[in-house]
Parts: sequence; structure tokens; C-alpha cells
Amino acid sequence: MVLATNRRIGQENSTTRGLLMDGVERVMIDEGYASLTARRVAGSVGLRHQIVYYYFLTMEDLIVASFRRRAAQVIMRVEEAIAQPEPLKALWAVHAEPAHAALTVEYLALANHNEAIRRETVNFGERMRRVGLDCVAARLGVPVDGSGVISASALTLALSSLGAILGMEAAIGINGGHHELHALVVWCVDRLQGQSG
Amino acid sequence: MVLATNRRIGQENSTTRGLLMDGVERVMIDEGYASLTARRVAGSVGLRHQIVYYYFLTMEDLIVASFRRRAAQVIMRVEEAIAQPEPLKALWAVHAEPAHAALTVEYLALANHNEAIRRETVNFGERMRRVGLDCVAARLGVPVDGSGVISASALTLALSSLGAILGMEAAIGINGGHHELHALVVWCVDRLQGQSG
DNA sequence: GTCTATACACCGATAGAC
DNA sequence: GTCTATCGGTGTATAGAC
Repeated sequence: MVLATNRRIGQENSTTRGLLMDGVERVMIDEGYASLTARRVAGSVGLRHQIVYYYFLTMEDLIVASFRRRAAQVIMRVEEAIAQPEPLKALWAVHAEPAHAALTVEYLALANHNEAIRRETVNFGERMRRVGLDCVAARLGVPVDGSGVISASALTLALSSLGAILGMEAAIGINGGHHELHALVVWCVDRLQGQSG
Repeated sequence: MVLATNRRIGQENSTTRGLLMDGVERVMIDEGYASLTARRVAGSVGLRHQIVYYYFLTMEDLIVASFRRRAAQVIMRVEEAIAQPEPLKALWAVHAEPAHAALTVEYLALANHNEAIRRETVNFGERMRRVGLDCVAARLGVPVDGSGVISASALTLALSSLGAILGMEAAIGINGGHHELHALVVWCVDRLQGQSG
């Protein structure tokens, strides 16, 4: 894909540019990453496909920009969540939302085959883990360095992973065992820190 | 998509039919489900794209057939795994393989937008859980009906979910916290049933 | 800033030759 | 059983009008 680019490119703070990123998420949730075409994305916000190439060099650039915008939003939501009275449960809840989980699956699949998205995902994962880690360590009085068996990083990873899987399954209509697992996790979390988890 | 079908269809036990399903998995792992086209799949096993329409009515039929074949293989591998000395760890290990996890992510994303694959996935999930459940309940002496906090279904779901997430992350190169979480899970499993988990 | 027009490649699916 | 030939539709990307 060689680009012969002396094309004009629109402003970063443009409304339409943001609309196109909204379109990426809409299409991804409704139809999956395979349907992320300039025609579908632009069409979903009432525009023609050529507008994509006014704001972005390639479709991939639009997708990467959308991923970054969402990553920043998720980090913010997690930071808000863990500032609440029961941060561990909030950490779980953020990941467990089905619509959020469905998008996560799409980007995860994309990351397996697209180098740019893979790099962004690894980077995002590291930032997320750090945010969760500080919270868990501070609230639980558990070693951050992994010297004990119950480490902050193991707990953070376990909580967000289980939340995410339950969200992914719920999104496609699998519910078996979810209630029981949720009860078990709440039980563990409460046991680990009284009422503040 | 209206099919005007008085087409000939090849035998179910044909070698080529199996080759095409191998091609589906190859392409899915290497390029993702978005690249599951008749040309790419047939090409990956050295054939022309029209052969797909000799063995299957539509591309979707080929993908569903591939999913079913794999589902049956996975169920078999899980049954073998839980017959081993440490079934809980084996249950984890089956899900944690990165190549396996990558395919799982693809099919999961596909399930979000394709009704046939969604149905197959729900069905497969139920069968998997049942297989795991019997094993866990028998080995742990833990209630199957969810009457206790530590129920067999919660444990089964937790083990396979955590294994799967670690596999998915490993596939794209995220490893932070994996060692610690693995140690925590092994510790819990050992605690739950001495040396036989 | 958004459009029409256009290029060329690839898509699923069918018909029919061998 | 696998192929060549072909259909209409959609894909990315560019050029240039308004």
C-alpha cells in the first residue's frame, strides 16, 4: 500500500474527525471489525467515504486514533472507579459491562493481526495494570512486588480478567455460572479487606 | 443473500472438505476472521476459490463447519486433560495455550455479530462447562448446585476464564502479572485439594 | 470541508467445460 | 472433483470540482 500523499489533511480538533471515530465504535459494536470500511464508517454518521481520507491518511490511521481515544477514556473511568468506597468491585464492574467487553474482544482480535493495534494494546494494558495496581496495593496492604502469594498484581489481573470474561460471555448470551462466580469473587474481596473492597 | 441452488455438493467425508476447514483455521490465526474469504481459504491449501462452493452452500457454512469440528476437538482434549492426576491445572492449561486462545478470540468476536456462530458458541460453552463441572465436583467434594460460596461452577468458570485471558494476552505479548497470577491460582488449587488438583 | 467521478483489486456466487 | 469464465457489488485510495 504505497501512498502518493500530497493530500490535504483536516484539523485534529475537528468535529467531523470525532464523528468518524464515533462511527468506528458504532460499526465495530454492531457489525465487527471486519466491517470497518471507509464507506460503512462514514455512512454511519451520514457522510461519504471519501471524507475519511481528508482526515486520515489511511483507514488504519482512523482505527488507531479511535483506539487511543477509547484507551484514554477507559483509563479515566478506571481512575474514577477506584476512587470509590469499594474500588475492587468497581474495577471489576468497569470491565464487566457487555458493550465495553464486546469492543474489547474486537480490538483484541484486531491486535492479533495488526501490528499498530497490537503495540497500542500492549501499551494500554501496561498503563491499566499500573493504575489498578497502585489502588489494590494501597487499599489491601498486600505486597506490590509479588513477594507474597497474594500479590497486588495477581489480584488486579484476576479481577479485571474475570470481569472482562463475564462481560464477553454476557454479550453473546452465555450466563451459566456467572452468578456463582460473582458471589465467589465478592466473598473473596470482602474477606480480603472487610467492607472497603 | 438469495441462493439459487441447484448446485452439486461434495461428500461430507471428503479429504478436500477437511483441507478447507484446515484452511479456515490457518487464515483465522494468521490474518483474522476478516480475511476468511473463499479465495484466501482455498488458496491457503493450494486450490481455487470456486471449490468452496462445491463443498459448501456459502462461506458461512464453511466457517460454521470449521467451528463445530474444532469444538468437538476441544471437548475431547478437555476430557483427556481432566482424566489426569491434576485435572484443575490441566483444565487451566488447555485454555491458556496462546494459539488456542487466539482462535478463541476470533470466534468470540465473530459470535458477537454472526447469529450462527453465536448459537454454536453458546452451545459449545454449555457443553464445556458441563464437562468441567463434573470433574471439579467429583474431585473437590464441593457442591455442584451452588449452595455454598465455593461452588463447582464458580471454580470451573474461574479457572477456564483466567487461563483463557492469560493465553489471549500472551498471544499479543502482554505478560505483566501473569507469573504472579499463575502462582496464586496454583496456590488456591493446591489448598483446595491437597496434591490432586 | 464535503462532494462527484474514477482507478483498479477483491469479494461471493453461479454456469458450465473438462 | 476441480477448473475457467463471468456477474454485480464493494473495497482503498486519489484527483479535482464546488
